[in-house]
Amino acid sequence: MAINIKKDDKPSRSALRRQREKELRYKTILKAAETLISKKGYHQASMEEIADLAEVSVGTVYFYFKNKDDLLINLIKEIGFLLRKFLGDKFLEAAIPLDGFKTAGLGFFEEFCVSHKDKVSILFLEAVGQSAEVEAVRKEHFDKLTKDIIGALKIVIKGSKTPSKYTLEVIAVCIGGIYDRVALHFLQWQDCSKDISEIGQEAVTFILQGVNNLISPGAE
Amino acid sequence: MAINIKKDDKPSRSALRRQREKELRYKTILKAAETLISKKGYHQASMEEIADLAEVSVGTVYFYFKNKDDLLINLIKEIGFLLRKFLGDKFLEAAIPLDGFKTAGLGFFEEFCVSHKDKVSILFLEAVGQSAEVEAVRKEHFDKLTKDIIGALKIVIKGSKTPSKYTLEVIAVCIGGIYDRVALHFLQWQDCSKDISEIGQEAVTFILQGVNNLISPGAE
Amino acid sequence: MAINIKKDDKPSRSALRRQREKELRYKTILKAAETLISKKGYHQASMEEIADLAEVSVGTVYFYFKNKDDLLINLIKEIGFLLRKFLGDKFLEAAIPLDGFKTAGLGFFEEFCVSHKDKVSILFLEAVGQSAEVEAVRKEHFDKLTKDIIGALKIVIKGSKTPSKYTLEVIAVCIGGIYDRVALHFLQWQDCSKDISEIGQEAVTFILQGVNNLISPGAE
Amino acid sequence: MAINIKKDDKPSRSALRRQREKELRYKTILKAAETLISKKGYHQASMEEIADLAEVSVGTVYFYFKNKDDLLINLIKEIGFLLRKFLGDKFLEAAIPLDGFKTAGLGFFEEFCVSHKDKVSILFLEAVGQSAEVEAVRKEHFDKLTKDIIGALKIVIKGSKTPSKYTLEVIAVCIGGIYDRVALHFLQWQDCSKDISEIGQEAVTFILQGVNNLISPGAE
DNA sequence: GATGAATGAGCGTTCATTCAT
DNA sequence: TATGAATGAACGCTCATTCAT
Repeated sequence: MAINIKKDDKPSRSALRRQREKELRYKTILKAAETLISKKGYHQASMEEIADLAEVSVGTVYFYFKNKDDLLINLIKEIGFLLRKFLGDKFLEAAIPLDGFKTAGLGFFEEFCVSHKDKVSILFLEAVGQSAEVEAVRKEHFDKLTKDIIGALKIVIKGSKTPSKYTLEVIAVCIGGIYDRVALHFLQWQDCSKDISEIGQEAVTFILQGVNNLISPGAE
Repeated sequence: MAINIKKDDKPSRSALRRQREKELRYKTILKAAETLISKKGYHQASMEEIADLAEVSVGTVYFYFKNKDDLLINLIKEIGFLLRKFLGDKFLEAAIPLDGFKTAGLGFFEEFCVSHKDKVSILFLEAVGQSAEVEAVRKEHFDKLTKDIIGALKIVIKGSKTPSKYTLEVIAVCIGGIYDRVALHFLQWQDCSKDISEIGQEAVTFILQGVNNLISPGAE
Repeated sequence: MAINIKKDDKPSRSALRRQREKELRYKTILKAAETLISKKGYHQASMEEIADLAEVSVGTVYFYFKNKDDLLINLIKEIGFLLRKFLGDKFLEAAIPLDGFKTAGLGFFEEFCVSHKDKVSILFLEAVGQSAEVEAVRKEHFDKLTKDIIGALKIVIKGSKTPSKYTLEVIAVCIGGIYDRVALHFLQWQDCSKDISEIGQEAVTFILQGVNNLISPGAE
Repeated sequence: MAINIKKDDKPSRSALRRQREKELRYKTILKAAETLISKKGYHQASMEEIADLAEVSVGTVYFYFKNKDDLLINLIKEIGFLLRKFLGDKFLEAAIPLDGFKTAGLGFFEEFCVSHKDKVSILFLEAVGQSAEVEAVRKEHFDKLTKDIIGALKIVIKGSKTPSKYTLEVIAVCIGGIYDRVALHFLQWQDCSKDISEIGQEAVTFILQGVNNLISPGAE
């Protein structure tokens, strides 16, 4: 096989541009899928419509994604990564670790949910109950998120012992559930975005009670 | 189901028998749908399969239910009613109202989820993200549940004022989210049913911290 | 489940008629497939066209046949059965067994091929090289045909010993191959149907030399 | 392949090398197609897979071949030429013409089929029933082969008259059919390659009966 | 009331082919 | 020449729904 050998393995300008265009197209398709799926639901959004919105042909969608499930799976992974990144950054913004739960929580409700309504609706609504493969990826994401939160809890409680091997995991899962349902109830099922600050405050307060209890356990 | 009532409410024996058979058939179909949908997912369970499992023809399924969505909607309503009834009864079992949150919570995880795995999987997983109509019914159910919990909270806090109009609603929604995600994480995504008592305890503890804070607010 | 019990298990008139209609429809679809596949080829004949020609909907075709391959497989089986039946009957028409090879051969070329051009074209041309499943069924048919011919050969040679275990099988296979290619060459690739009697005579003569050799072996 | 020839046929070294590379690439692609088509079937082998196996891009395949059918057609022509060349050479190897049918036949079964299984499977199986164009080329090949055999028959019978204008053609076609089906039955549908010598012997014996009859006609 | 054959719109997916680079 | 991303027509197939019996 003939191989183009250049002095140094620096890719050519045009090769770089083509690479950029490929990545752009990948993102365009993913974005179109996000928009359409969050708007009409996974099954109601057809591959043709997604292709149309992305201004490419159906074949091109299949060039970048194995099948429709693969599209959704990549969407979940991307959104999942974004969310965990966001929460992690927010957590670290706080002066003291315990406050991290506050900044992360408020940030999630006030910023993330509000500016990424489509993404939230996909992760918590449209991607649910579609197929075993998709659900496995969702589970994977939430498992990672749970581990993140457990890590944060460990920092907060420092060396304190926890009564049971499940304590931290259950609290992390509870926090995840609260995020999920509060977002669903106040932003998807109904639009309370104008009061979202207040709502977020309340939710965070609720969460902090449970977390505080780890540090200075009160009577049950 | 609507029942045709004769002028002088004296139905004949055979009419009564037919009535009984009709209700039985209705339940058989709903049960078949529950089994199949929880096992294969909503879209993967076809009307023909459901009819087969119920040992009736497709036409008969359509005699009892308007369409497939209607089947799922009735399933959600039935499961929703059962769950709220269960939680209400459990709440009232407690000697003092505050303990109600404990008995209801433990009951949900230890009894309801374990003996109604199919129902839980439908309400929290398979019925999610299928269509606008179905989601509306799910929302309706969770709204009722939220109101139930708000009612319980009001009993517990008695006359105490709550700082914000959202306080109770947010707490109720948080509790709902915790139920949902804990059940999903520990019983559907993985099977920790042998440790469910311990897990339930931890979750209830977490919830109680938040509820207690209503009665005797601590420092945030 | 309620079961209609009649005095005797004689099916009702209307049930019988429905049964007849079902079988008729099955045959109509198969006939349409035969016509279209022999005319345009297997891949060029679409399910929609077949449905159209049979004056039913696509769904109906799929009600009677699992998939497109299944349609072709049933076609092969039907044609294969018809052919073996025809050859068997023709063989028995002869006064003495040896003549059976003549009557069967001539019958095949002069009658079967001429009046069932579509069927011959499917079995020997269009059904070839389409998929592993289809080819397996074709092989099965030809195996049966080979066995039929071996049976006929055994009758003809009576107790005479054959030099090798393969002798009869190879001769049977040769005869099958001759039928196939002569039909293809003189009736499908070009239309010599007006001279088919003469051609058939020549082919049968060729075959008979090989068969005769079994009874009274000559010098090679 | 058409070759660009310069005015004063003195191609440069590099032009020669490029020419060699072109021919090599052409053959590589054809070989890849042969391998894949014989293994998976014509429709199941995609152009992309063929390009991959040949270690070139799809575009390159289309540079050397007009379209997919053209690929198959060239394959048939190549295999067809090889086969006729092989049979012709084998025929000439025999000391006396009549023996040529024996050497050619045995050679076909024992050598050609065994060492060119892929080619045989394409010519007799995978290339059948794909499209009108392809079938026309197959017909063309078999017509040539038939003419070859008629030529051989004429040598054998020398001046003897044949009763009918079809006699020789039918016998040639019969021989072709026997080659085809015996190879299919004993080497493709099942693997009797260990007994192929014996099987070949039997087939050749069968053929020789028919051919002998031309020279010294016996009673029918 | 119950049946199940019939419908057909709609969908996901494939893949031969093209063409700008 | 060679590449491989892009195309889009075409296809097989599914399945919720209907309706004559």
